[in-house]
This record gives sequence, structure tokens and C-alpha cells, in this order.
Amino acid sequence: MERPLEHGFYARGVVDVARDLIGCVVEHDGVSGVIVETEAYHDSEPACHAFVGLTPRTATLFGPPGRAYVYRSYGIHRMLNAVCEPEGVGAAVLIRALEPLEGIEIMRARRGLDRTEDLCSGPGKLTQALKVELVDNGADLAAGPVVIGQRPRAWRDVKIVSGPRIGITKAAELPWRFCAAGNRFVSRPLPVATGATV
DNA sequence: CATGGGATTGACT
DNA sequence: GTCAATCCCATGC
Repeated sequence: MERPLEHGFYARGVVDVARDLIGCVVEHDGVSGVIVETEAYHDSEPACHAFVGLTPRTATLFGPPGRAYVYRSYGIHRMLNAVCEPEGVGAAVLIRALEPLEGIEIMRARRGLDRTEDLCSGPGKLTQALKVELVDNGADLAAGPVVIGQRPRAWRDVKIVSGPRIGITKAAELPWRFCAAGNRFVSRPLPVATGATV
């Protein structure tokens, strides 16, 4: 496992962090994967849960950077985010897809699937493969149990493209989605017309 | 206290 | 392409 990212990494602007998390490694409960797709969310725009202000649900988002924000979506899935920006600002990066790295057989068992491309190619899929649960909400991403480590050498100079976020109805025009260019483990390819190399 | 809506996925037509 | 599953919690009465 690469060295965990420090809290200062997450204390910066959330869009910068979303871009820089591409190529970093997420590890939990015996499995790991390289982040190949992210989205940024900030309390200044209505697609962000923190847009409504400080509530029990959004407390983690407004808390210190470098923690996990985990919530349930559609009553079924769990979403994994990294809290960013200084305490008091509600911002986070949604981890949307991983390229499986370690524990692939464990991932196959948890997902009930064989194709490696299907194990972590979506925000709800990767939490199932990594066994991230709601109790992990608020966990320190430098200390675990969910840990994010810096880019392995092979990913140091990964090419990154950006485009509009997926699955939202508000502020859908912001190009706050980032993907590893040409990677086949992303949830969906970027629209060609909007893709811009970062 | 009752209601409604998701930062999704997988199964089915 | 369509659609249901299922639960937390924000909102409104």
C-alpha cells in the first residue's frame, strides 16, 4: 500500500482534489483499487447534499477534511466520498469507479460476478466490492479502516479528462467529473464532445 | 408524524 | 429502451 494521503491534500479546493485523486489507491478490508473516476461536489451548488446547510446528514461534509462521507442511495446502494476543503465548508469528492488492484477474487465473490470490468465500474458497485458500509461514515482516510494512498509509480503521470457529472438534475452543466483517459473501468465513457484533457 | 425524492443498479421488453 | 427495489432523512403540517 502506498503512503496514505495527508489531511492537507484534502483541505484544498474540491475540484482540484477530485482531479488529483485519479490514480490514487483506495483500500479496505483486504481489497484495493486505483481511482479512475471522480466527481466534485460543493455546498455552493444545488447538486451537493451540503447545499441545504448543516443537518445531521451533512455534518460529515462540513467536518474536517480527509474523512469518508458514506451515505445510502436509492435505499439500496452506498456511496463513498472524500470530505474536502477546510472544516466549515461542505464539500466532497465522490469516488465513482476503480480499476481493481488487489483481492480481485474477493471482489468477485462479493459482487457475484466474474468480469473484472464490472466489479468497481460505478459508485454503488465499488462500495459493494470494497465492503464499505454506512458505519464507515466519518472514518479518517489516512488512518482507516478505509484508506486512500498516493499514486503508485505507474500512475504518476496518468492522463485525465473532464466533463459533466452523471445522474444529477441540478447544476448538471459543471464539468466536475474526472476520468483516467481511455480507461475501460469507468462507469460510463465521457461524451466525446465535452471531454477536455486536464 | 406523513410524505417524497434521490450523486444507482440490474433485470426485463 | 423501461422500471422497480428500498431506506435515510429533509421538509411540511
